[in-house]
Amino acid sequence: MPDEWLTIGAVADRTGVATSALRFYEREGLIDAARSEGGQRRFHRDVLRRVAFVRVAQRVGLTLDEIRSALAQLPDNRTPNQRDWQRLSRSWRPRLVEQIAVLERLRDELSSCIGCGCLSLRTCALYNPDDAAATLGVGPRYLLGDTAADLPT
Amino acid sequence: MPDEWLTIGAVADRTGVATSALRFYEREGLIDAARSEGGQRRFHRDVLRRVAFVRVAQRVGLTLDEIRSALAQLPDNRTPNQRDWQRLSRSWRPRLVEQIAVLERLRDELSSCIGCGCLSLRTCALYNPDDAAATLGVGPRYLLGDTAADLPT
DNA sequence: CTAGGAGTTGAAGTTGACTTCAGGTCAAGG
DNA sequence: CCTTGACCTGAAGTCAACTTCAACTCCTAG
Repeated sequence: MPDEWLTIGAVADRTGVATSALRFYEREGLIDAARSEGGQRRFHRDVLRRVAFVRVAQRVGLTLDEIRSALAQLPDNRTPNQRDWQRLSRSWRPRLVEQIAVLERLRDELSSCIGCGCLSLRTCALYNPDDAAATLGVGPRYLLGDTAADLPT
Repeated sequence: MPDEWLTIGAVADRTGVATSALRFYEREGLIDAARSEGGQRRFHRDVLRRVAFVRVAQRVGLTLDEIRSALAQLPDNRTPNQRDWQRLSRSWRPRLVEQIAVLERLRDELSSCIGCGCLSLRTCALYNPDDAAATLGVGPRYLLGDTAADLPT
C-alpha cells in the first residue's frame, strides 16, 4: 500500500463518481483496491485514471462489459503509461464515426420522409433502417401494410 | 369496429413488432384497440402508422413517455393525415442535429486527447464534457488529481 | 478518549422497455 | 364438431448501471 492512498470518498470527490458507483466498479472488476487494517478501501492514485477512462468510454457508448475487456488489455505488471491509454482510446474513433454516420443517415431520411408523408410508404427508409441505402426498391416485407389508397394525394 | 380489423398477430407481422410489445404499448396508452366478442384485440389499420411512428421516434432517441406526449397532440376526432405526422416528426430534427454535434465534439476531443496523453490533464475536455469549450483554462475541480509529475515527459 | 462523519456489507430497489410464463379461452379450417 | 394455433391475463423476470437501505464498524479531530 503506497504512502499516499486515497479513500473511497477522496476518489469520489476527485472523479465526481459516487462512492456507490466506485464500489460497484470494484465488484465488477473495473478497478481494484487494497484494504486498510479495518477493512476500508484504499485506492492507488492510478485508479483516478482508470475511472476517468471508464466514464469517457461510457460517453463513447461502450458498455461496462466492453470497458472491462478494454481495461484487461492494459499491462498488469506496471502502471499504464500514456501510450497504453492512447492505444485503447484510439480504437473508439471508428465507433464514434459510425454512430455519427447512423444519426446523419437518420436525419437525412427524416427530411426526405417529411417530404414523402412520413411513415406512409411501404419502402420508407426510416422504418426500414437496416438496409436503408441498399434496399430502396422492394423490401422483403410490406412494412406498413399501406396501399396506394392510403397515400396522400 | 371497421370491417377490416387487424388481429394482434397481423399487426405484429406487418410492423415487425412483437405481440408482447404491442400489448405493452396498449397498456402504456401508445396505441389502442377495440375488442372482439371473445375479448381479443381488434386493431384499426391506423395503428400500423402509430406503431411505425413509435419505432422511428425511438430510433431518434425519444422515450416512450415523450412519444406518448407527442402522440397526444394528434387530433382525436379524425384519422391523422400526412401533415399531422409531418408536424410531429419535424420536431425531431433539432434533436438529431444536437446529438450529432455532441458526438462530433466527442470525436474531436478524443483526437486531441490522444495527442495530449488522454485522460492525464486536469483540464481534459473529454472528462469535463459540460463546459468543454468554455472552460479550457481552470475548471472548478481538479478532475483527475494529476500533478505535473504525473505527466509523461 | 470520544463524537460523529466516513466507511463497510449484502440485499433490495430503480428505470425503461420489454419478454416470459402459467394457466387458461377464442375462433377458424377441415 | 373438434382441433389447434392464436389470443387472453396478471405477475414475474430481464438487463444495465447503478442507488438505497439497514445495521453495523472505522478512524481522526478536538
